[in-house]
Order: sequence, then C-alpha cells, then structure tokens
Amino acid sequence: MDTLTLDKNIIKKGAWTKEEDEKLRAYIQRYGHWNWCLLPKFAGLSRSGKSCRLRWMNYLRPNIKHGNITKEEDEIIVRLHKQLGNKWTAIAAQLTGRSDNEVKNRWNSHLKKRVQDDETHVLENINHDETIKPDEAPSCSSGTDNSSDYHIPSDVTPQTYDYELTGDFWTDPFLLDITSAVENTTTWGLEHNFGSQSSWGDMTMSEELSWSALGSYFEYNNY
DNA sequence: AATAGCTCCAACCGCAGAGCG
DNA sequence: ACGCTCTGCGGTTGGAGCTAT
Repeated sequence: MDTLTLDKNIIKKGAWTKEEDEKLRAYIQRYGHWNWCLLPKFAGLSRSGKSCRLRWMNYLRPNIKHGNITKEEDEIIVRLHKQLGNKWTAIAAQLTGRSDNEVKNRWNSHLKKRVQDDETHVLENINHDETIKPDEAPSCSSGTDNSSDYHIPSDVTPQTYDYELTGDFWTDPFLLDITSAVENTTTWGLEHNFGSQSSWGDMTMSEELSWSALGSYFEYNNY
C-alpha cells in the first residue's frame, strides 16, 4: 500500500516514480502549469507544487538534456560563472536544454575544482617566472571582470524557461489545449446548471480541470 | 568479497520577490 | 501599507553508484 492510498494529505518526498512522471507529464502537456500549488491535486499526485515544478523544470521539460555535457558547454559555464557568479538560471539559459540544477551540479562537482586548480597553476607559473610581461599573461589569471573579453559561441542559442508563444506544440502546450478545454467546459456548464456554486462539490476531476483551465484562459485573455 | 571513502546528481529547503486583495 | 500566496532561485543534503584498499 503506497502513501497515496494511506492518506491523500501526505506529501510524498524522495525519488519520483515512472508513474508519477507520466501523470505530471500528461497533465502539463494537456493543461499546462497554470498553478503549481494546485497542480498536484488536479494531476493526482501526492507531491508539493514545488516538487512538481522542480521535476518538470529539471527532468520532464521538453527538449531537456541529461548528462554528456560537452567541452564547449563547460567552457560557457566557466566563462559565464566568471562574469555572473552563481547565477545558475542565467548561465543555464545560454545552454540549450540544460537546467539550472544541472549547471549548478556540473560546477560544484567538476568545474569549480578545475578552475581553482587552473588558477593555482597560473599563479605558480607567474611566481616562478619573473620575466613574464603583462600582455603575455593568461587572461584567466586576472581577478578582474573580463566581461569585455567574453564571447558566447555563435552556435549557442539563448533561451529562457518562460513559455513564450512560439507556435511550437511542446513549448505552448497550455494555449493550444485550452481551446478544447473551454469547449468541453462550455458544454459541461450548459448541462450542469452553469453558475451554480452548490453543484461544485460534486465536480469530478475532469470537470474541475475544465474549470481550472477555463479560469486560466479568461485570466490570460484579460476577460 | 567486504567495506570504507568518495563522487555525483536528484531532490529538498529556506528565502526573496512579485502579484494581488 | 500590509499581509498572504505563489513562484523562482541558490544553497544544501541524502543516497546510489563507483573506486580503492
């Protein structure tokens, strides 16, 4: 017996199961993430909204990549970290399909030590070579902001986590699906005494979903 | 083969900011 | 102006898997 059947109010923690992933993916692809706090309830998940959001952003999001971080990506992370500091979201936005969490983990587990070693190495070289000239010094040895030297490779396309309207099904799930949700809701409303609050207590999950989607639709279109 | 130590990553936690009534 | 809710961000942690002894 799982925690869900024991107590629907228990917030489950720890690793996500395949079933949970499928529920979350299916729900968001159909209705979008209109409210992370309420989403787990409607999606049938015993998770916090925060946990759902994190799982979606870091793992289930369309086009998200896992592992196999390339040298080029490492270089971008190192350069941007030098410029921006621990702004993982901003750094991740420059890496197609990488989450801020993955970038952060990459830095903490690989790049941080590498950069520290490199800088130590450079400082040692400087100390051991008194004849070095300023214009020959490696640029990475400087502790100053080298933002003017910073270049993002031309083949790296900037992106954000916001679901701007691109016309693409995977990035615009909510608005594309909302039309059918509204149609369903309208039909359902006519059949169920539209506007009667007293009938809401008997709402089924799909009915609740339709109303939630409808509310988001109206809000989005400034009704 | 056993196990201690280490690495890496998924997930959690706390906080800050935005938005709203 | 204030308090509340929700979202997003960055720091931290737990544990699975790997490596060395």
